[in-house]
Amino acid sequence: MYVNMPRPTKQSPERGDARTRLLEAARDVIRRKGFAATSVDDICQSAGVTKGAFFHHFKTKEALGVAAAKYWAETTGTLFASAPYHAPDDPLDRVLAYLDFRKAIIGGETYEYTCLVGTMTQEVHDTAPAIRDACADSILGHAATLEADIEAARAQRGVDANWTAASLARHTQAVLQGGFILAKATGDADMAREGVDHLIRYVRALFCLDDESAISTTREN
Amino acid sequence: MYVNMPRPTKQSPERGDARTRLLEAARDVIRRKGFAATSVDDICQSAGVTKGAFFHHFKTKEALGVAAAKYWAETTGTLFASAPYHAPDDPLDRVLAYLDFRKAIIGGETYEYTCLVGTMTQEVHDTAPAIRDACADSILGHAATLEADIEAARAQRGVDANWTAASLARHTQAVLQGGFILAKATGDADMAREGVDHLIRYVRALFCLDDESAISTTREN
DNA sequence: TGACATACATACAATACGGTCGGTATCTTG
DNA sequence: CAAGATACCGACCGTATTGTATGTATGTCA
Repeated sequence: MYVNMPRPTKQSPERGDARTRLLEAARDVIRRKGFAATSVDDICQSAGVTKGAFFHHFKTKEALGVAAAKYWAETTGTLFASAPYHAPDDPLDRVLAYLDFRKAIIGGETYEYTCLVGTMTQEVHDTAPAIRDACADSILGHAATLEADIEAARAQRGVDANWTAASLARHTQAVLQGGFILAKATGDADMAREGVDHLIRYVRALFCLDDESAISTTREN
Repeated sequence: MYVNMPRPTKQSPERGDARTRLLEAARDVIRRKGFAATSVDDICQSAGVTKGAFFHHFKTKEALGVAAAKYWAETTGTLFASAPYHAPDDPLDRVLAYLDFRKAIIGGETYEYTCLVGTMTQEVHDTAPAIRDACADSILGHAATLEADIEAARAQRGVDANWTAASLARHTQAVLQGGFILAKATGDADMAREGVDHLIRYVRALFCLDDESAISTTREN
């Protein structure tokens, strides 16, 4: 298959069609089976290319892992940058809208909503530093995009906190990652959504919004 | 090595010395390298036994994974059952003492404090249902040991909650699992402890203990 | 159009891996 | 002590896996 597919014109030398297909295949297959259990052949077959193409674009399997983590950071970065949760004027509303958005995009098959870099981190943190660092950049880089809104909300509301915006931002990612593990363990996406609900309740409590009934009744997706 | 070690008397047929050594080796090696990247030879070498012993005690590598998850559930079960956090008379104090305990035992090398079954779940959830189910039993079984105290605290304090004790108990595990991922990504155990601090603050808020300064200043380990 | 770089495909090499098998030592039981 | 069961050893087998070497088609550019 794919034998006589028209090859796209290569204007950008570093972004061939096969390369992107390999990265997207890696993203999905690794989220299903994990990094180590995913063979190069698996990825090639899923991408519809041969091993020659794979090793033309990536020097080693580990190099693919690094590239996949960076690709993940890029694509999710643009997804979240263009998401609607930045609209509210109130910074706290933006933070809560972010959490609603995160909850809303949880659904479908496990491999569709879980986090590639969280999965890879667990596996390679002690054996493949290059992949681990790329994963850490992705997770912490995304967390950093929340800091400004959190800090602005804290300043605006005059909350005298003994936590930092950076720490709370990281905590949101930890809750999501932990929720994904419970969802994988049970096969139930609600396990991940449940954690976001607790997180929303926590953030509201931190900012002294005591209306608990607003959660999981008014917000639907 | 280990060639002339005295073999223990086999009173319990199902608990030979090699079997236990294999399970403990698997526990530590898998926490370092992950399940798929850990070879049977790796485990045998770490345990100081041969492959013959391995396949005598475990039919397949997957069977070892299931046994390792059950062994993890057993050993951590007795650890937590005999831990001092059950002492307080007040159920909420027991819950908070549990969280302090969880925070206190985070430290040392990553493979020493992270969760075996959380790690394995991420990898095999879609490919090895038997392992996944054993991991789910371990995580949810441990969460269930918290439910009674949480529910007792809720009833005693008259908290009109729109969350369930089971859900909050699961959330504690999700926060821990997520913290482990951040700790692995950064190599910093504080990332995991930080999440527990947020969780403690959340639980205190749920039960209307508004003294935030108590955290991370009065509690040391 | 010719020369070259890029983008693949295919076959193959080296080895790592899970699992098997025959054998031996030790324990249990009568 | 006899005899079977259990525990363990270590060589071996077939396959899967990563990576390489070579060939070929296509685009680029002077």
